[in-house]
Amino acid sequence: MNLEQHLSQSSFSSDEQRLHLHILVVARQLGMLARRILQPHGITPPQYNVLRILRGQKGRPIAVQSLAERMVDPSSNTSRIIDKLVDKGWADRQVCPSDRRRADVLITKSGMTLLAGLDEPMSVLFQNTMSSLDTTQVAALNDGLSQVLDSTDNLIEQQS
Amino acid sequence: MNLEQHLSQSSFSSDEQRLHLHILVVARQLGMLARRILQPHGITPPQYNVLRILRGQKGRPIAVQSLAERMVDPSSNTSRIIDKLVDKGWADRQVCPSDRRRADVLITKSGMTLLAGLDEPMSVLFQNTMSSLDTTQVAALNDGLSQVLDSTDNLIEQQS
DNA sequence: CTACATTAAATGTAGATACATGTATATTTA
DNA sequence: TAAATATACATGTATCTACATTTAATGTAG
Repeated sequence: MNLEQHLSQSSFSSDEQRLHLHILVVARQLGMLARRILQPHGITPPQYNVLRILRGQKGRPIAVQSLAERMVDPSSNTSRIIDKLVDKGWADRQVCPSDRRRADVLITKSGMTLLAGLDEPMSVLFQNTMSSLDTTQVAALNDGLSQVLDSTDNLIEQQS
Repeated sequence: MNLEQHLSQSSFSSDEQRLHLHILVVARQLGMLARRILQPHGITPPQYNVLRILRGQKGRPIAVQSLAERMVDPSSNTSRIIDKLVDKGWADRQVCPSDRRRADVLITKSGMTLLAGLDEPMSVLFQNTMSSLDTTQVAALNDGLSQVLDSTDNLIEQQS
């Protein structure tokens, strides 16, 4: 089912607009699939995203702001996402001794166990969704999207 | 600024995972840019999406369900999005005479005027965000994403 | 050292979203 | 044709999000 069938639209005003919509629709589908894997474990995609960043810290505590910068969706309310993770025992938060405004966040053993169980289904998802692409295509898509990312960065910083 | 810098991450476990994140991050940025254009006009991206579908109907009324099928984000609560459009005078809704369960939705003159003013800034946005890509790359990205869309469609229908 | 500005995070709030349920109408089946 | 089922849309509700404000701690200028 191509994009035209997906949106019941016979054509688009330009290939650029078609690409724009392609990106939005595919992102939406990828998000939906991820949510279905995560939901039975009681974790949402942004929470999963934070937890993975915490694991990547390999024991070093990280501030809320630095977490926000590394998230796929940086506008998510990181404080309250951490609240949820702490409530469920997957993360630990404590006041930073050297700067008491800051909060040091760490993943717990229980959080590590949760992630360990999610690693396989999530990486299977990545493989499945991209399985029809050959290596060259994956590289071309990464390159192209990297260029688009640059353009959007420029446009966003112009405005702020 | 590439994806690694964006997410403050030195590497990814596979090119497929990198592509997955690329799609999510770029979609997020495109959405943010669209929102900034639409916001001063008091319209949100899903509302804009619905209004464009209504205009595409060229006067033929459309049912709520058909609208939902054609939206970029079909899980949006289409009824309540239409509520908003009707409240602001951009759309008109009335009970379908031949099937009174259905609601016929139409764009109003005022909605047409709003869209007319948004056409240029939005198409400039499409061009700007894709400006660094040449025609071949745009085609390659559309093709690749079309394949990914197929894969996600298959995965989604397997589950339901 | 005091007053002011800046920073880090938490909280308040309105509105949006996801998901379940309700309500009215239409269709099917016995 | 009456009862059961299905369909189309609206509504309820908890949660989530975006954006503004607040609180507390630190930095800085006079």
